[in-house]
Amino acid sequence: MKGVARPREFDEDEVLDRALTTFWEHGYEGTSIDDLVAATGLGRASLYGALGDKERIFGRAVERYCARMGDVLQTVDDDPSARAALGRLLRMLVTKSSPRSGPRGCFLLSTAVGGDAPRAARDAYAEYTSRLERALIALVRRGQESGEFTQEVDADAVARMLAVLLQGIAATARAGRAKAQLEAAIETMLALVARPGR
Amino acid sequence: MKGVARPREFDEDEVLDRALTTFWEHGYEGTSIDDLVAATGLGRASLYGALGDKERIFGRAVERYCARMGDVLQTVDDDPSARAALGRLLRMLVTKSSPRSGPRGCFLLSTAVGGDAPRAARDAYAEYTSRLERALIALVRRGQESGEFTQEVDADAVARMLAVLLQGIAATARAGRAKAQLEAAIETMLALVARPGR
DNA sequence: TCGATTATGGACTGAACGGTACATAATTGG
DNA sequence: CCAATTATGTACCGTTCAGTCCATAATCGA
Repeated sequence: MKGVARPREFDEDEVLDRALTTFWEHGYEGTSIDDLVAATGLGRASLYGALGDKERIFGRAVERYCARMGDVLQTVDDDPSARAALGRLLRMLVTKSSPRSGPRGCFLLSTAVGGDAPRAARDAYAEYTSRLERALIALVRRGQESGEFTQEVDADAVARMLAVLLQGIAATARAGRAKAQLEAAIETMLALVARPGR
Repeated sequence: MKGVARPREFDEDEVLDRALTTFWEHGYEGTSIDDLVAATGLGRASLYGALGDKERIFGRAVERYCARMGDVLQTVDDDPSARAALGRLLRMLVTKSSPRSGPRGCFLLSTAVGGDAPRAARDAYAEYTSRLERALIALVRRGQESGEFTQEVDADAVARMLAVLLQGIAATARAGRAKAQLEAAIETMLALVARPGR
């Protein structure tokens, strides 16, 4: 009864990745539909047909980025040592912020901090930072209880300060700061909150 | 011999302030000439005649912002106590990042980290962060020599880490974080690098 | 009061924008 | 091989963009 449709000539996830990269590099307003057409290789009509209008494409790209970053926070609880877990989390975020190729920094930060991005960007950024902060709070509490971290300052305060530092990492990475300097910053911070021999 | 021209009906600095606020709130691409016309109250022709095209207006706004921020870094050397000076600098930057009214965060960070801003923005941001970093390095060195700061970590590394944290302050302020939480973050950091009783 | 000069307001221009319409191509069940 | 359905490419639409033009207004020396 029902006919069979012509199949798509592209992989949706791949297209979404290219769209994400383009939005990440040039921002929401700095990316035109023609830019997306050029980056994905699709035709205009196919782009609209498959992913919707510009704001919807952007929302899908946000979702995809969030899915990527969600995996990072998952690995925190694996390590029995809170210090090692914190170090691993911080180093992983630095590595993600300054890849060998591709846009630097944090997509959500860059779009939310910049000009007029759709609400989806700010909402996703707020939720991401909230999750990051909660993970850090749990981690620092664990480190204080185990004696790995200095107990002279409030655990939650230290965790929130770490969350702020990580926003700075993403921002400076975006601005082109060398990866080595970002690493130095987090190692210095680690030395301050969790001195090995104490 | 020479005739006398019709006088301007506006104050150039005031117009520049309004333009700066508009760019700060909506970004470079998110601000149209009509937005600037509405914000300044000037006519199109007057705007172009007095300040030049969009990129030039933006450049002037950047200059004006830099002039404002330059004053902040000047006050660092006044205080004989390095700890007090650092505390004052950090608190001042937090206050500037979360004003009672007007755009939040750092204008240069927001434009440089976001999408496609003119090169003037990125250059000014790079110079600003460089100046901030040098001021922090001098300050932390002074604090270590006087014994006010912990000497267990390298002074320059601590200073650079502080610079990164301040970028995070500006970014999270922009994202709407309450001023009290930003203050808590820097007080926590101060407690870590410069414990009063040590 | 006239003339030289600059400021102002409004209309205008060509280009780029986001989004759509439509004809055509590709697919498989019948 | 036809019908039904979706994908694709192209041309197109109305809007907004940055920037310009031009007629007019305002100023003060001569």
